[in-house]
Amino acid sequence: MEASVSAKQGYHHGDLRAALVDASFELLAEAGLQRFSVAAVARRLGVSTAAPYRHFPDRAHLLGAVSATAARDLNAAVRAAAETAGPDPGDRMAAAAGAYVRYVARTGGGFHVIYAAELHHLPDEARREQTRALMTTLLDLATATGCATHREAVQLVEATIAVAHGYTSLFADGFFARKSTSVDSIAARATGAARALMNG
Amino acid sequence: MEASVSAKQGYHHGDLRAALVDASFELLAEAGLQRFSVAAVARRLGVSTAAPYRHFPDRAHLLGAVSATAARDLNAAVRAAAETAGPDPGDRMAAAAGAYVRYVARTGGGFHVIYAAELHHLPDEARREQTRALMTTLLDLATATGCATHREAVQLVEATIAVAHGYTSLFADGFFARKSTSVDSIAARATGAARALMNG
DNA sequence: GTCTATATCTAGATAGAC
DNA sequence: GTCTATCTAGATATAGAC
Repeated sequence: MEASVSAKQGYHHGDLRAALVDASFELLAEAGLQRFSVAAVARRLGVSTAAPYRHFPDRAHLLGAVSATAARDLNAAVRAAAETAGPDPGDRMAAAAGAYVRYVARTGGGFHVIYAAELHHLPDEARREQTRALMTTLLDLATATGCATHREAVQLVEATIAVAHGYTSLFADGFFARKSTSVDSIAARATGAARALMNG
Repeated sequence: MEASVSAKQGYHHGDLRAALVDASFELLAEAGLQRFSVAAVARRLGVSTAAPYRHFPDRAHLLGAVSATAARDLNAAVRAAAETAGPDPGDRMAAAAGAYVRYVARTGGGFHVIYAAELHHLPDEARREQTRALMTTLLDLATATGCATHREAVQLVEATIAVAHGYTSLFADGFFARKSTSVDSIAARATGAARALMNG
């Protein structure tokens, strides 16, 4: 976060690589993938446009690193929410949906932008691994709610992710009117929807 | 659709404006908003890069026209699905969710790309009107299912759009594995989820 | 490890010919 | 209504100095 120090020139970063990932995430949230550029990230950090290429071979690998970091953070947020929710499996699963929404909203939509992007052509090991880890987390939560079969658990997870993802998309895209659209209110709706999906 | 005639040069279109909208939609579906460009659309139609500017003042207005057309088509698809579903309000609402998914999938994700974009800064009258019309369609369907209050109907619509939008996002982003992921299968899951939301 | 400078490319948009 | 030609701007990525 000391990345935002107003460095003009000749500044020496302690950890430019990490700063690039953070700043990229911010820029994605503010400007979207369309207006994201390596050069803009460099400017934001007060370094030359060449500097990022000392840490990432190209733009795609930088975005890949951002994506992996975001997926790891999201996974952690979901796990923490489930833990906080207590022992009831239904509460835990519903809380996971709320945490998903809350995390993405808190990051200003950066996460959503990343995953809406065509990042699937990258040799992005870290990202795929983190996505799998998130899936495992959710599958465990779903199974605990009493799904009879594995297939049933998978479909509950898919539906829950879909609804959480949908709420965050609509929120990020400005679908909801200004009033009655605090992050908490959207998260609460996602939680309620997740519960309905379990009962349905 | 005759836009894809392999015209090299000096070709005279009957309706370049409409062809531009169609080709833009295709390009968005294939390449995403990030790689969309007016120049690329022109190349696709075999016209000069200057030609589109005879029909649209700038890139944003072209995208706006695409967006409005897509919203109108989606609205029509939803209405048709509800009609086909028969008289039961629950069937009609669930069918709407399925139609949403099916339309977006059929267009290769072009619709999703458009709405995921930051198109909200445009003076896009047509698009806003079409979005409102879709909302009206869905509110009517929701009210018919027996929502006690207007607020309740609004929240049911929001949840249904969220889950449909979520499924299409995940589908477009390649979340689902190759197997068991025909469009119809995803649409069926959205339909089922919509029904669960009504009951929850 | 970062900078300056630069080569290369592509896009958006406009002017004027036909 | 479309084309050719062009201007401007900004991005990716590299080379070589410090």
